[in-house]
Amino acid sequence: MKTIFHVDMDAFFVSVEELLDPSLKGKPVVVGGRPDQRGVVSAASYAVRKFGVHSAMPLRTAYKLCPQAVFLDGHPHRYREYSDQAYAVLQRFSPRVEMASIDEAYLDMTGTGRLHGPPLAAAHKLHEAVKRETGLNCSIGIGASRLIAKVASDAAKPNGVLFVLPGAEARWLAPLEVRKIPGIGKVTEKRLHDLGIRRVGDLARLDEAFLDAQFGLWGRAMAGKARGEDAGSWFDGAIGEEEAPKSISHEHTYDQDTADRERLYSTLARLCQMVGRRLREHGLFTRTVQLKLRYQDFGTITRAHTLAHATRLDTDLHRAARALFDANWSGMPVRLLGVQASSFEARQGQMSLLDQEQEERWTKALSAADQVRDRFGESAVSLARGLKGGFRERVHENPAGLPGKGPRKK
DNA sequence: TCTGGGGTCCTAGGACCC
DNA sequence: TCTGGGGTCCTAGGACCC
Repeated sequence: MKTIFHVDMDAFFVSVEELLDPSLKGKPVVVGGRPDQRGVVSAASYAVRKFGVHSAMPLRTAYKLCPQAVFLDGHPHRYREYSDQAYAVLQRFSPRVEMASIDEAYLDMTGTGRLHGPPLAAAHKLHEAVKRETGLNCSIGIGASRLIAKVASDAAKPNGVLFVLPGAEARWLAPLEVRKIPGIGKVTEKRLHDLGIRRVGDLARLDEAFLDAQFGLWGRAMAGKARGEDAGSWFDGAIGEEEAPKSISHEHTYDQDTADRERLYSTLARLCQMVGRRLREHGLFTRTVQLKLRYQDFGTITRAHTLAHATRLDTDLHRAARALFDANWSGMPVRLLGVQASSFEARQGQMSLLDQEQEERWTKALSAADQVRDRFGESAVSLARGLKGGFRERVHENPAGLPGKGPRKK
């Protein structure tokens, strides 16, 4: 029987902001940007949640609900630092730690009893250590699977510890709303509600043939989850296994929709630079370049192109992205542009010796440019295309610079 | 309500090959 | 000509997560 901890920081971004500026404590605080900006709430303090504000809500909506709230752009680098500090604490409790995102982690605590005591005692020790060394509150869920640990940490919030005893999983889950099961989102919840299924217990009782007919394979997986099982789901698998990224992307939403071709080209160039840079940092070469276009009405298309040879050069990415854009842009005002790289290879595509030498020179030059950007800011170096009318935009775009809370690779 | 940015995984269809 | 079956690669879209 395994013992899994799920450690989840409470209102993480907001809590870090409170440490940086204690006068924020207890106030309604929203991290994510200014209320007149396009964007959504990244984190909401408990005080502002009372007004109905929650994460992923549009900032303008949050403002309407709570105009007196403090709206902050946030400090992504500081969040990273605090996350690293918390990670260092967790590592002392188990060598098998996995950051699932910037503010949550799984620990495999199986067999650590002699060192840390029984699960609840170990969790309290861990909870205290995190508080002492980072100043931050967290909640800890304990279970025999990742799934149970995850759902338990949510139930333990805020600032609590909850242990779901092995064998009691299904009974404990039964009264919870189906939405509490990770993987059941808005759409699946609606479909389940339409079928009269509201609680996890209702889901667990359904027969497999019915679930199969309604949801296919996903139906069986859901039924398994309803009984507290990870088996066969993406939740399954050892904790702490390093995984290489499968895609790298950057996108930008304009403050105001634009049909200015030069401006769009300039954004495209910058996005390709950012993607190329991260490819070089990871030592990866990409074969597939994808363009994302979102129009005024939120209608969104993606168009992909697979290259003959894997690359990590900005110029190659840009050529492909630009061709996709030219072939697919309707000419209507654009709300969002995005560039994604995927289908990674560890080596560059086959090419002649001469091309290879040239590629190496380019990569060196680009890596040097990456470093200059680090020291002097994003606008210090750029592709010729990016330069054209691009400065103003580069300086002022995305002032929050929030990285989001995507999965983190340790 | 007027909807970010960074990811993962899944499905489904078409091209192509044997 | 009236037609299968499997495998792989590629593309597009969508649900979901933080």
